[in-house]
Amino acid sequence: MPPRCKFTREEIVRAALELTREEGASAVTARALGERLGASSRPIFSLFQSMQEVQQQVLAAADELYQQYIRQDMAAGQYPPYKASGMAYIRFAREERELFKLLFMRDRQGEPLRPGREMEAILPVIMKNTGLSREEAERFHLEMWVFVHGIASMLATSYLDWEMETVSDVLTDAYMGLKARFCERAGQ
Amino acid sequence: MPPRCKFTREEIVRAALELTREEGASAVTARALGERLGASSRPIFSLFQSMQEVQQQVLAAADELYQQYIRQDMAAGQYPPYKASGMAYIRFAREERELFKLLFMRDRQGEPLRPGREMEAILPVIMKNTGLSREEAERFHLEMWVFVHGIASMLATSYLDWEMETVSDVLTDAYMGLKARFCERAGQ
DNA sequence: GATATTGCATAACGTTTGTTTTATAAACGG
DNA sequence: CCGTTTATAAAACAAACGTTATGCAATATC
Repeated sequence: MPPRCKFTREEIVRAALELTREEGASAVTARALGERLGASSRPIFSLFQSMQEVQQQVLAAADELYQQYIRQDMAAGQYPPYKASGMAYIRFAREERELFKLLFMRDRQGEPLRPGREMEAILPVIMKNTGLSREEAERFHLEMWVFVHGIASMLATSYLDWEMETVSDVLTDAYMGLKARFCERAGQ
Repeated sequence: MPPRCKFTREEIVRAALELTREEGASAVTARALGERLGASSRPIFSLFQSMQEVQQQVLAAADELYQQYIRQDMAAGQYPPYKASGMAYIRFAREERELFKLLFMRDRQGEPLRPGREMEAILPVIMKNTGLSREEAERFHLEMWVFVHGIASMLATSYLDWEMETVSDVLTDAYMGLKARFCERAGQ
């Protein structure tokens, strides 16, 4: 029988994820990945059809890590739930620049426009906090999301360099400002 | 003496710029560029030290095109000057996705944080419009800039699909909301 | 028209990419 | 302990990359 498998799919994906974190997605070549595993590139192709399949798994693993950020900041209770989700998105961008670029700055041309995964879960919270209708709350969330993504992507590319405390203040500005604007419009 | 030069540096840069616009920066290889010029890759290297030098010129040309967007929207008078500069940035992202990515979504790690080229020119306008102090206006502009960049980068990556009219409305929301927030804080 | 000059095409260099082939070494059944 | 099986390492493969050496050919000058 064979010598025991040196690696599992999970180990290879983990190594590829680390390589991505440290040097970016473009650094994950078959040779570099093999080298990091202390092996040739051959074992990769016994467990995966192609490097593209590895990249897909890296994407999934990066998303899983992002979900951890969300869960963690939601559970911490440092901020109210809606703000916490935005702060987690930004913290992920700050601390995992390459993974953020991979997940949220890649070109989505061709992919269907997803309505923002947690939209459904978070809409009631916004409606409660602001008193807006479902439709208005949806637009409010979209505008807040744009703002949050702006900060996050600028941090990920070193376009900006803000501490999380500054981020928190700025997010409050945007939230309070937009909320007043939306409520005023809804009121009249 | 030699046969007349088939190409100038300008022609090559123009071809490289078009290639970038259509297929992205990574598509600009020496071979592809030569092919587009109806030639081999050799002439490129008689006029440029390396492909990297070509890329630098493409960057400069892209920036020049962006400046045209700014000048055009500022001169059109459809929006007040401050809004026009934001709208131009976003319109550039919509109409020249690849060039926008090249100019404004590349990693700036290592590069010094530029204070936003037109900051100096635009700050007095903001101070006049809002009555804020210089310091407050600077932060106001930064937050608006984050918002504008958020919209632009999401349009450039098809993360979002907004008409310019929607963009205009959303920008007004952000401006009015933030302005109220800042003025309120400055007032008390 | 001959000649000298020089930009360009051709072809190839050395790398690096993803992937595949080949031979080796290890594990297990007998 | 041997033979089969099989995952692995090493090397080779084809393609694509930036770049360069060589030689042709076109033009300006005489």
